Amino acid sequence: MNEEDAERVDALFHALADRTRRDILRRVLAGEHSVSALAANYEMSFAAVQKHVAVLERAGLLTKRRSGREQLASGDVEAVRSVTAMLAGLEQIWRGRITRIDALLEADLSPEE
Amino acid sequence: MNEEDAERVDALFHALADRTRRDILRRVLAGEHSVSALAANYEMSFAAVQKHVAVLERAGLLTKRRSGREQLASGDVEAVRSVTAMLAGLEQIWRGRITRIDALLEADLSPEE
DNA sequence: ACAACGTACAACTGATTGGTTGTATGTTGG
DNA sequence: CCAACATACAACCAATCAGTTGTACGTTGT
Repeated sequence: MNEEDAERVDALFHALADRTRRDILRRVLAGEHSVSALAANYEMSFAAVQKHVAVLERAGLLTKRRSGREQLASGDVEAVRSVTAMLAGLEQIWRGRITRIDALLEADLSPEE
Repeated sequence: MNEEDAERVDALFHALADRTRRDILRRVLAGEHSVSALAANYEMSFAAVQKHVAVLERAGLLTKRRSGREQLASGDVEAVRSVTAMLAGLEQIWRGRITRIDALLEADLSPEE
């Protein structure tokens, strides 16, 4: 894993580590929403929501397209999948550990061959 | 999703949003390691690594057990899976969007029924 | 017994975060 | 044309973060 990849993964997990951003992501995965339409759902200021959208965008979890004076945000499911893939990698490492433990137990129970 | 759940998920993603912590998690998923054995792999101070381990522990991604003067850390794959499950939920929401779009296209192509 | 080891924790620092308000710029409807 | 709308961005603030050093305390091997 090189430096760039690590930074990208940092950004992905960081973006997901905030409940407001996760909620925004839910909405934009379900369909396009303008930034102000998203902002209407939260107590905080418009600017705060706009920043959250920007964090998600920098992480690649959503993209924006202009439509007149609105900016429509849309979730990118591929980015979500890349996170899932990374976690699957971790799980695979764990599986290797279990396999090693099983092998040890096996060797213990039948020490000769 | 209630407050507690949200906090737990916050902690999980936050813990994963640091490359040193992800590397530590990789190692402890592969097998038990003492905190100082882990610390030996990084340039930073022992205390810094100890803090990273504590963050992972608070998030539930690893557990420690004492063995003499050492503290052995072990990765918890169930916590990793809970993150995967949460991402699968997001992907499911996205799938619903596609289904809706398909339905619209369908209705468009065959407007009577 | 005691020096070295493994760990925990407090206090400090600089950087980053999540939030605010205010200002500027482009867009649209009447 | 112009008022209202949608967005962007800068400056600021309090809180948190990732790192440091220093101190304290239990454990172990000789």
